Amino acid sequence: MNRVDDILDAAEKRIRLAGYNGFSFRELAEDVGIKSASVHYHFPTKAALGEAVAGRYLERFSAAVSVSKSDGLSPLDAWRKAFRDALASGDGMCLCAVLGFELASLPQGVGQQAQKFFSSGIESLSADLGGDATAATNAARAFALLEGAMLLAVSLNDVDLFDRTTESLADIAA
Amino acid sequence: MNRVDDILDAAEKRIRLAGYNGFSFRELAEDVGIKSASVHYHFPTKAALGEAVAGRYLERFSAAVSVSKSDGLSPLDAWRKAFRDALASGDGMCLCAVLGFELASLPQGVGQQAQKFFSSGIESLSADLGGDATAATNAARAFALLEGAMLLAVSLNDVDLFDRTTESLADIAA
DNA sequence: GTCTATAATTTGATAGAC
DNA sequence: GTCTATCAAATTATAGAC
Repeated sequence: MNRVDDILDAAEKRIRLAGYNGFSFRELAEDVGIKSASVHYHFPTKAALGEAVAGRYLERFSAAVSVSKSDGLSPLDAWRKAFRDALASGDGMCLCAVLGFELASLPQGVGQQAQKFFSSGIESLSADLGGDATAATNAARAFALLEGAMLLAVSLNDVDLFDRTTESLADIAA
Repeated sequence: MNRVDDILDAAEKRIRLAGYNGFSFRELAEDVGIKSASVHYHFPTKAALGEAVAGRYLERFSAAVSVSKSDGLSPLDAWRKAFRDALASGDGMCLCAVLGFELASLPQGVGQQAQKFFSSGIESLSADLGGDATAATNAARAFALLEGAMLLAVSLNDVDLFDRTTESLADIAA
């Protein structure tokens, strides 16, 4: 499955930098070092590829948060670290933020994965914060601040801005 | 200039819903009710059109904030209202958020407008909040929260989520 | 200003050899 | 699994008539 991972890596990078509508199978194939027909062998359609990229992103993100929590980080700091790590890779915006705003122009399955990222992420954090109505609002607020801070960092090409903006995340949603 | 405005309106809507790479001159022309060659008469290239759309968005947004402030709203509430109004139009994400994350794949001039939206917007709000280092951080945090809340609202198709998430904006950056 | 027509390129996707 | 070759459609953009 090594080649499949290479394709998913390249696709994720391109979607995060240019959107679902901003890359082609030929560009992707060049990144990996094969031909576009070979990409179609692994992923018959662009929608199937997009869904696979988003699904893997969800799982990886969720797993990273779990690891950080068992390492002793607070739930808020665990999510903050996951976003910060995604930003540090230098590959642009959060994948699901990109897919989330493109929603209206996306194949159904692709957009649903992005929605799942937000709905189940916020739900999980909300449970960790107490599970009541206040916790739900605070979890959504934390997600909004993290995504927004990542957007500013990417747009202004200033990773440090993410750190300054999310420093007091605990004050905001506690 | 009525026809030009129609084109800019349609282009702004499409970019906000699908990104700069997610629309074509033909789709745009259909929206307006003319042919794609006529769009090229007004805007010779896609980059020129994108720049014009972004430039108009900046001016309109900035003007709306100014009006709200002279109507007696606090600077934070004025910005919040401007984002909320953009969201209420139902035409998707903030235009400059879209262009901001697509930065790496955009014609130079288009991306620079998006960066100007954030840099001059944060600078303006920072001055209104006192002008010191704390004010600068709080202004960036407010922008991050507003953009992130808008992203959640668009992604989950829930405008009310924006209101709940930005309700205590003043507590966050005050 | 808007149109028809068209050029040159790119796109997602398929067929079939190896 | 990967390739060459190809398809039909779409893309940005231009030329020239009206």
